[in-house]
Amino acid sequence: MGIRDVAAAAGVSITTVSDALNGKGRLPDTTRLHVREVADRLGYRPSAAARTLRTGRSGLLGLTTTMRSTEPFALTEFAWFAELVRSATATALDLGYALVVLPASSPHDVWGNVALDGTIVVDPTDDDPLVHELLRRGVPVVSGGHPGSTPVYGWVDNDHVAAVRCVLDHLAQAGAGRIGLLAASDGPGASKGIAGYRAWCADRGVPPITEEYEARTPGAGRAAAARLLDRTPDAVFGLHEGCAAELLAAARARELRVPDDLLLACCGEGADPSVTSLSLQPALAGAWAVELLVGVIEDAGAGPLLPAQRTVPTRLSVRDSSTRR
Amino acid sequence: MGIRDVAAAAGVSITTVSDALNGKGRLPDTTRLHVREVADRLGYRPSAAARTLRTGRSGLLGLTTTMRSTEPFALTEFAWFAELVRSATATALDLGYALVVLPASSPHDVWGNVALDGTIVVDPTDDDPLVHELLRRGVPVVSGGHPGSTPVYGWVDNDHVAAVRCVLDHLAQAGAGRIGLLAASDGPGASKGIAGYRAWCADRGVPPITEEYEARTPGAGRAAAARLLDRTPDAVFGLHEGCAAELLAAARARELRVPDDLLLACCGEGADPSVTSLSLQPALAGAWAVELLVGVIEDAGAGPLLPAQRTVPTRLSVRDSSTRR
DNA sequence: GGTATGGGGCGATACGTTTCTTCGTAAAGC
DNA sequence: GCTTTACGAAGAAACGTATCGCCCCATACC
Repeated sequence: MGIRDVAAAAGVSITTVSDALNGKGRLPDTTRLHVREVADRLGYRPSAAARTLRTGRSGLLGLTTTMRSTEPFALTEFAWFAELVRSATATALDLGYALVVLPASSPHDVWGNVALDGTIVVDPTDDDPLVHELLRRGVPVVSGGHPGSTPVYGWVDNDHVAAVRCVLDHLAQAGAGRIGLLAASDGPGASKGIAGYRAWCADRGVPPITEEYEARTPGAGRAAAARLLDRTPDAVFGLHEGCAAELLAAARARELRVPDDLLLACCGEGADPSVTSLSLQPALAGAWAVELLVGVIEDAGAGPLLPAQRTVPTRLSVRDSSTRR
Repeated sequence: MGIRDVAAAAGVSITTVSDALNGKGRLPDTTRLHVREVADRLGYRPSAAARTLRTGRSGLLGLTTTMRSTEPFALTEFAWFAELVRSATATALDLGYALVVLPASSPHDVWGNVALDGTIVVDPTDDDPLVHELLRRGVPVVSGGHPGSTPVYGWVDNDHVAAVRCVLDHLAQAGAGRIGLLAASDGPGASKGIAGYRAWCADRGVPPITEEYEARTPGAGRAAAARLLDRTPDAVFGLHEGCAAELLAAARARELRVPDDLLLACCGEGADPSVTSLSLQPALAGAWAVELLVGVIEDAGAGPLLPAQRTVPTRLSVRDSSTRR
């Protein structure tokens, strides 16, 4: 069932079969059709491994993110990551690639056993060792989230500062005077978001009210939400997915009504349809990261046709939780 | 940077390098260590493509499902599928494999360009052509959901009939007399679920009240939910993810209070924490499917050590929506 | 002294493609 | 009639690994 068998059955050489099936070389249509017909009849499928070995291209893209647990996706940002993966997968397929989700580290050396044409690294650490290893091997890397000092071929990211300002402006316009911030210090874009919040407060001359917690510590979010409400804000902004539930629970415990006594807005994909949410649009991030990466792969050598960096817009969905009646 | 360079640098043959790195052959530890040290120093990584070509094993598993749209995942069951994929990915990695999510059909021939050691097909159609093609190529296939007449190496599935009975019993015990069923006729396990419902009704001697819709048609769910409530049930069971939202909206439109006027239960992963939900436990399904598949791959030739079929248990989470006050 | 025995190591082949180069032949140009 | 051009097709060399079988050299044994 190799190309050899097809060649023999069609009465031509291996070269001719390869050319006929790949649309290369200069062959009369008669030969091309004949070879294709024979190949179809034999049910011939070229070996992906052999092709990869010969051409150096596997048609496979890697996607990884820093793992907080043994799970391949971090639970705190599950919806965000799931949507990013979904979109990246779809885009990759459109462009003729398949996507493999891999952990940054694993008991088995999965990275060594898979031939990757390129990799998307979501939220790389500063000077990410994985990225360096991939680049050393000649695998193009595009990062989701600003790569810091890690040298990559391109990246996509939200404008976290602008996004935070947008939400804060909205809350202020809805009547908030003391806006608190709840942030997971190990969440993606956390430092950017917090900095944006502080800058906004400084601009307005109001004191910042922030509480942070470690998302990986169970119960930390709940405790931080309680601490934040103890500081009597009249509006709160949850910087990370999952904050909404914690804040709502804390408000209920204090018999604070939302939005009457407390305005609420939260980052995330709006799992709760009553909570004003700022979507980071992970679908766009995933799709654009793949497009960037494929551009790099296919223009290898040539200058970058696509910009090496794209800013993913955010979208604010105003719901009941931040609308004064 | 091939194995040749390592051999030259270490002053040994290619064979010795291969044996030393793979722990095969009979070499003194001194040689083994020396070779490994040299390989590390050179930063040598064996070519996955070459290894795959030689050994016939890629360490890659495919995962596919029948696509209703151009998207790789169907939106109506997104949470279910996302969780299944997440769990399957994690399990595969634990066992030393990577997972590739592929659509059943695609503009590019992705299936031909990826070397797969095995494939999980979620909800195959009867006599699925993709499954037959894979089996013809010698790729083991395990299915998620009963494979019907399609010959596969194994499968995992819920006991849909028992699950439906469990929910209906719960609703009846909570006081329901006229229980309606809302089902997506093109959803997974739909026919099984509907059959289970009808059987349960027959057992009890009550007339079935069912409405079906096509999940792929926008607005169909909403309309079907309305039709169902027109038939004045005092409890409804939504057989598919997303039914909950439709039914809640329809109830609100009729000023029916849940659970006072209408008991509600729904399949799904419980996105709405107030709705009684029957989880199909996609995480278990994904993990078990991978375990089954890897078992088949690694015991190729030997008899199946693991059972070829596993039934995934369901879990009923009783919430407010089906609890009479 | 001859021959088992076993440790240590290497040569060569196969995996199945793609592609570079070459080759023959027939038509066309002068 | 001889050279150019174009066409159609094939030969053969990679790509980088794993592995079968073989060889060589000590040491030990009878």
